[in-house]
Amino acid sequence: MNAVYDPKAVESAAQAHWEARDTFRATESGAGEKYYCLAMFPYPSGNLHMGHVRCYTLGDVINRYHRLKGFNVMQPMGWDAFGLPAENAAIKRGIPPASWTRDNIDYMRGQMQSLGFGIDWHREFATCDPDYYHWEQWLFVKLYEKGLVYRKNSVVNWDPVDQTVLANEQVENGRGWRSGAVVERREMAQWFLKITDYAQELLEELDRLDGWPESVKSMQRNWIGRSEGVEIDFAVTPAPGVESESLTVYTTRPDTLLGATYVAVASQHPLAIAAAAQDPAVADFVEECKRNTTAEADMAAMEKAGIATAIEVIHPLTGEALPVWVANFVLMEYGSGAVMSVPGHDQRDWEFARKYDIPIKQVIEPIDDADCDLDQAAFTAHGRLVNSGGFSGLDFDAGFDAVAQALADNDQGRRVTNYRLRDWGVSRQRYWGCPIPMIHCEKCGVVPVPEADLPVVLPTEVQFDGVRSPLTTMESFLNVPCPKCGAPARRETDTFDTFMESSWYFARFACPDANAPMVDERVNYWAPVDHYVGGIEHAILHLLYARFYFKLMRDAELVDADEPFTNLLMLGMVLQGGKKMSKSSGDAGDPQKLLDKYGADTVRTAMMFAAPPDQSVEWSEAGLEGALRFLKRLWNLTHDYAAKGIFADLDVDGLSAAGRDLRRKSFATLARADDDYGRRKQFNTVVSAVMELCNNISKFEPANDADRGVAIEALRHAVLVISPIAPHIAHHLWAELGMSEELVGYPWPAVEADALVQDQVQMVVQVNGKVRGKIQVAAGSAQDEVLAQAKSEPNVARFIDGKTIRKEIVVPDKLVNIVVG
RNA sequence: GCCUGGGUGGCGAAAUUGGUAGACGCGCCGGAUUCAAAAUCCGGUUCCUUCACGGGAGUGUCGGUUCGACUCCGACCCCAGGUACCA
Repeated sequence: MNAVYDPKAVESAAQAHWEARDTFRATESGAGEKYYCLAMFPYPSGNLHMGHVRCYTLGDVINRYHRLKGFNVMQPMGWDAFGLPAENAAIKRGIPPASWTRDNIDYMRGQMQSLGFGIDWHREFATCDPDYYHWEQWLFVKLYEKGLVYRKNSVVNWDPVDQTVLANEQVENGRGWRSGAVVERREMAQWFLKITDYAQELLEELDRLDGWPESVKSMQRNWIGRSEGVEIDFAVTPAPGVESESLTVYTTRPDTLLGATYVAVASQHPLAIAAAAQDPAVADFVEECKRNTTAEADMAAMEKAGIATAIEVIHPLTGEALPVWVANFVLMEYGSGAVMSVPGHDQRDWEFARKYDIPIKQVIEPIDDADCDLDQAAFTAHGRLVNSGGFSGLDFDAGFDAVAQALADNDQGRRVTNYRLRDWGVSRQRYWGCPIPMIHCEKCGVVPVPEADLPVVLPTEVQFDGVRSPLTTMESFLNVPCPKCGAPARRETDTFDTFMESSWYFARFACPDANAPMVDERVNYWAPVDHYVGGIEHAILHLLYARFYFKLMRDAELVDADEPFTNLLMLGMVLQGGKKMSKSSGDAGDPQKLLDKYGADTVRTAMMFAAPPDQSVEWSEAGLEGALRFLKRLWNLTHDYAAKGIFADLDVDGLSAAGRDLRRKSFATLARADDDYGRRKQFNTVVSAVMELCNNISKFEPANDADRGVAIEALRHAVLVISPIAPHIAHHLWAELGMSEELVGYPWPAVEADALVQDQVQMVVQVNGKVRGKIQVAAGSAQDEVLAQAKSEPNVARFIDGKTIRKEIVVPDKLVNIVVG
């Protein structure tokens, strides 16, 4: 054995060993219970950043730990290969997105391999492989036939100079990031998936996802946003250009209906358009509203503004005429694009009413002594109805019911369950994505591409002349005979949202070479994913779409399970110099330099040691020296003991007192690490536990051969426990410690209860909750014995002498608190 | 704005069920080794106070519950993630 730790040599030897044995290839016939361990696959941006290192190291730690626990583990890897950055590279540097992406994949695969991740590379694929997206197109057509796909207009960010649609991210302060032109809202026909049909199931199943963090479930619940309310019809007073006779709004507060003093509609609402046709001021306002982005955060941050129209509606209960306003904060996408406004009891309506001098009417009063001054703010809590005719005096629930009933009796309203969740718009006006398998025929309308003609392959030999998708001008792609009538027709040129690819890749990993539609029977061996690891930034969109997609696949009888991910670990962000290191930021730290300088084990250990997984970390090189020092120490300790000979049999009875202490620490470390790895998923404390054990071993002075044996046992525990985190050095030291069996998958040792027994314990003595002394007692001592010893402790006695003892609390083997007055 | 997290020494953090706040590591200080340095090893390291024993304060802020609060409750401040076309 070399006296000096040489990470490069150790790591390449271990990696060669695993590769030669194909250690991480997973099969359905493997021994043990199946365990599907998955980390969110990366976008191939060019090189790994520290966020990737963290995510995939965590995944690998879980993978290797479960192998030690006897599971048949499958850990695959692939590439989320479609997306914007490839197009940007193409536009900027003239490299076709396909070759740019393939080059990135090759480089990043090499980086992952040098990090020693235990991945089954036989399952690798990229989402831009036609063999993969073929099945996405196939399912889309099936869903179209089932009525779960439809086309409707929706708003996009339009760059009038570049003549292209911009992603929200490409809009900076209302301007296109390349052209600098003021972005406009523009309506376009787009494809949608009916995720709202699954809203209730997506909500209910959250209650059964015990392996998910509560915070993520909470975010998804709020995103789905189920609410119980009432739809109310307001009759529209006839006016020039107004076609509709009634205006429907949704409210969760029908109890406040008598306090409605106006109605507000979105700027794209038919009433707004009608009003704009009659009134240039309204037209100007509607035009002004087009110069907002489509991002909800921007909408919420902007100054609330509106304009009155000449149109009026009739209050369904009072018959009173209420003005219709056009307001910039009403979303056309949500509900009916119109809201009733009750400034007395809704803060946003209150502010709007104050700004435009609209009457504020109190119809709710507090039941308790809560503050209620409508000159200061709206009163938004539930309360008792007042100034509401026959409804006055009712509380929230009774008022809700009575108003809903009154509306229903007149056929002017109905109780409804509403969801905040909107259908999933999957069309993107971009080149580098999966082509949407639809054909537009002048005679037949929209016709899906027949199954036999799938996949619609994305042409990869393309030239970017500007920012528009090359597909829109590529005649060889565009022209196609209509599958129905044979007449010349044109292909859809939009591609899918890349969330489509990432919504089912985990299922394909179970059977990456399946020729059956999408997946074959192997999927039901591996799915659902037992442990899914990924960034917290995916807590809502990706995870919700993937859950939805899996249910679509279930309903197409492709998979058996209801939910795709049994356990979920959400990672905090990796920050560097205060900057977010997302997949989209190109300037993220390159771990290659660190790998070259320190080796994979040190980088992995430092990353795991930096913080618990769910916390964000500010990454710096500072921790690397410490991690390397620790691995060197483990190396040197092992070397020292191995040089003096390995003791195969442990003579427990021959141990010195210090030997018994070391053995207790050794097994306590095993137990603690098992709990941290398995239950708590907190790996920084695993590293510190092994550090502590190593400190104990190096301080330990063996008194005899039994003691030397216990040190060897402790070193084996240290090596085994650290092996999921630093697998290469562990692989090497394991052999040095006389272990001939493979470390990967070696059975995790059972904790010997006898080894943990402790005769003496230290107890803390408090007086009035302040620590005044410490006492040594036999473990399990009786309360009065403990109290007597506590009171005789000099510093404790000092604080209780001459005082009346009011209370005595004893927490067995831990603490005594004496309360004096 | 809204939803979800987070805030503990000079720094990264630990404290698992309400029971010794600061384990472990970085950095720094002192020492050993060395011609010298690096590396390594040993000791110290929350702040204030004390020769010392000890004492006081302390987990974003303010308040509450409790024998006892980083932990539970209420209000607030700040930071991060998401906000439907970044992935």
